[in-house]
Amino acid sequence: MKTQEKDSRDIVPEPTVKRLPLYLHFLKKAKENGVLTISAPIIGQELEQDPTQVVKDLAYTGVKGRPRVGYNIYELIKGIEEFLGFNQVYDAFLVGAGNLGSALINYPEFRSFGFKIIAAFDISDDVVGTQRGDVNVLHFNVFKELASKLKVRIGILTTPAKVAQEVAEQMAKAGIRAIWNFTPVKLKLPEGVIVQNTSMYSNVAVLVMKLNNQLKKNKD
Amino acid sequence: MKTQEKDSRDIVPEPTVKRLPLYLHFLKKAKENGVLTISAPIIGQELEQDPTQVVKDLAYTGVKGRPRVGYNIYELIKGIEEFLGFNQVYDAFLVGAGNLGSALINYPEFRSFGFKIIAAFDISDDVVGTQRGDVNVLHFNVFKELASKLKVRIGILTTPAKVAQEVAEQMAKAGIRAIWNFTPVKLKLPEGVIVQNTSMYSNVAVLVMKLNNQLKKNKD
DNA sequence: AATAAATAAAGAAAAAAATCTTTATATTAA
DNA sequence: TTAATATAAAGATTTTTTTCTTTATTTATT
Repeated sequence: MKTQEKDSRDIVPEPTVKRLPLYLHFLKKAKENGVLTISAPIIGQELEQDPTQVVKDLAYTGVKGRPRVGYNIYELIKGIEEFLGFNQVYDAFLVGAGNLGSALINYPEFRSFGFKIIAAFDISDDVVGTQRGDVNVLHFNVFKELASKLKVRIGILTTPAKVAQEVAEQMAKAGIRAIWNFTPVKLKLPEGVIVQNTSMYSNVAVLVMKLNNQLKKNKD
Repeated sequence: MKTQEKDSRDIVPEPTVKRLPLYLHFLKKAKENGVLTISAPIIGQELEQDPTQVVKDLAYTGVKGRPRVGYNIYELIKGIEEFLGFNQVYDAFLVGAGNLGSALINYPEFRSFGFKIIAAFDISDDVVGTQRGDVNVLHFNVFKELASKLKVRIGILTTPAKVAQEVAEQMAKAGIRAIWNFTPVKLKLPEGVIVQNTSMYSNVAVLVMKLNNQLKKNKD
């Protein structure tokens, strides 16, 4: 089970990919404060990561640091951004313009993270035709046409769970190659369609579990 | 580095805790469809998990299955919910009633996941005094008073990154023991305060990286 | 009643990731 | 110029997690 896609280009550990944006955020903040060079131990200290872990993660980007000096912060930021593919920007369509969808549309920072939401879709008359910032909410029945015309490759799924599978299939048919899935549904799609799940519930579970454990611990 | 809190009660792997809510969602759906018993291989097949992995995860809850029959679906749902602590419900305060905050307030399903948002806080005159569903948006300057009076232990942080650290400190001072942090900021808080980070950006990074890899792969 | 088949449960092995250790290099200061 | 020091880089070890294997139990079938 579990197809892990062992490819020469896919050898970078997922935990590393997840940590790099955190470094990036911290580095940008440091740059704003006038920092010119920064060492792995400092980054590790600030973000509570093992310094050797930081070194290993940064090594994947190909950026070289210098002993006793650290990394040039400009090079490092540029290196991480290029490595993660954040220098080019994909257009994305979002389906499900409820609260969560609206929240994501209003994350303008996504543009610096490799993609930009250029339109939203829904089926409810209440929201179709409205705007979220400068993003229009269109009816889902024009999704396919627009997606193929504009060659959109990323879809964001923020619909109710009940229609998630159906919508995802439509997305795939319309040429969407990567779906960011915010529903708790395990999507079944043709091979080749990338699905990235962001389950609020998994995070809740970890939080509640930890809290329970701690409160129990304090009791005795 | 990395304090993993080795405690007799904390030996359940985090990946397991994250998978259990996914099983739970699937099981509830199956129950609605009239399923009475279900086997680990079936769950695994549906959710694309290794069947032995499913067995191991479910074993943590203490629920027993029977060979050739599987698990009683009622017992299993109840067992997972109790194990994750979803049977009792914590009150939670949310700070930052923007789009993302509003989206979370409108997730009524959270109640079946162990907590309930009972009030939201902000500092902007535009939102203070308004409502989100049946949740009032109050001014943050009454947070501390209310949190201690109502003994609220969970805080949800959906503010802009710039004020995240400051707000989190105030939360901790008000007696909040667990913070669900949606900002990209690495919070620095007194020991004992649990922080659960949900970084949109990490997920974006994984998605964009996979898409890049695949598009590259298809080119040659 | 006996046998076959399916599957939960427990244990072993493998894989992945994090951590630790060592080495090499560059910078600063004497 | 040399020595001391900080740190990047590479390698080894440990830990964690997943996957594989075996065993035992239970139900269905003959």
